[in-house]
Amino acid sequence: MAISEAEAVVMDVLWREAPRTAEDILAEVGPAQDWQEGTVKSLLNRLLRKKAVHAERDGRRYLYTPLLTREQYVQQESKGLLDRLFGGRVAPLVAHFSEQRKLSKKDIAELRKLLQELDDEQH
Amino acid sequence: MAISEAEAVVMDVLWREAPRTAEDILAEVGPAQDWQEGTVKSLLNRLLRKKAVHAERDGRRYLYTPLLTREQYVQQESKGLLDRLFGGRVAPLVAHFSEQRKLSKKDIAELRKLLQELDDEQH
DNA sequence: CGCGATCATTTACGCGTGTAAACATAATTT
DNA sequence: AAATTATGTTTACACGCGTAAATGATCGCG
Repeated sequence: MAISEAEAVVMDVLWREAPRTAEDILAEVGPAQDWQEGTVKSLLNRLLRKKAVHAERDGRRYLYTPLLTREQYVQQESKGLLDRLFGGRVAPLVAHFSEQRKLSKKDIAELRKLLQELDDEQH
Repeated sequence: MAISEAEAVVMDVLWREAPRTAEDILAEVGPAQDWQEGTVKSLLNRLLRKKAVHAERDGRRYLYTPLLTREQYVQQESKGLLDRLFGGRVAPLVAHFSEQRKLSKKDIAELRKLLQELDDEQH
């Protein structure tokens, strides 16, 4: 089953650094998210059930490690959106942002470089 | 409130052509989605509540018209994903697909053209 | 050893979603 | 006019989500 948005916030912490305890996670996410301890625990348990994280006992507490990688998650999410909205192709998405004038200078420069690299490795 | 995925399927029909009756919508979406009539009616009512469609009486039935435009919806959805996963910028998303080798020839060609156009209108 | 502090696990609860059955109402047919 | 058909409206129900309180288990301390 897919992981939810709140669950992804927890995963984000683990992706930055793992393994971590529930307490660590709360400390890092609590301020921004204004969550209670129980909330983080619940999310962790759901992530366990979904096999998205692994827990290893360490004395009285657990150390949590991500099983689902950020790459996998990003891939699923972006593919889902692309398929639903842009017929599975990337160019129309970029075109969409271009039309909305939502491409920054930096974006454009980076895209240019990317295409250049694709050219090069094409040898 | 945001419209859900099933609701978006209904919107899609209306975006292709409007106004339409509930029956039209079912006919177009039923086969693929395997929905009953009641399901479509429910979704339409939720869309009405969310002010995403407008209904105009036409004899015994209603003609439904989208209020939310496809552009608006696509914008919301893609911005959401971009913000959550790529720091709100487009280039990293494209880079992601590039790394996954998910850019088709066609994508690349189109991207190239797009950048060219941006160059041109830059005068 | 018994008690508070720490963790984790279970249970809860309101809300949206996907999916529809039930019910209401108005038009058409017999 | 009564029965049937076509539509729309209301209600339902299980499930996941966001959020957390309640409960259970364990460990260190007095």
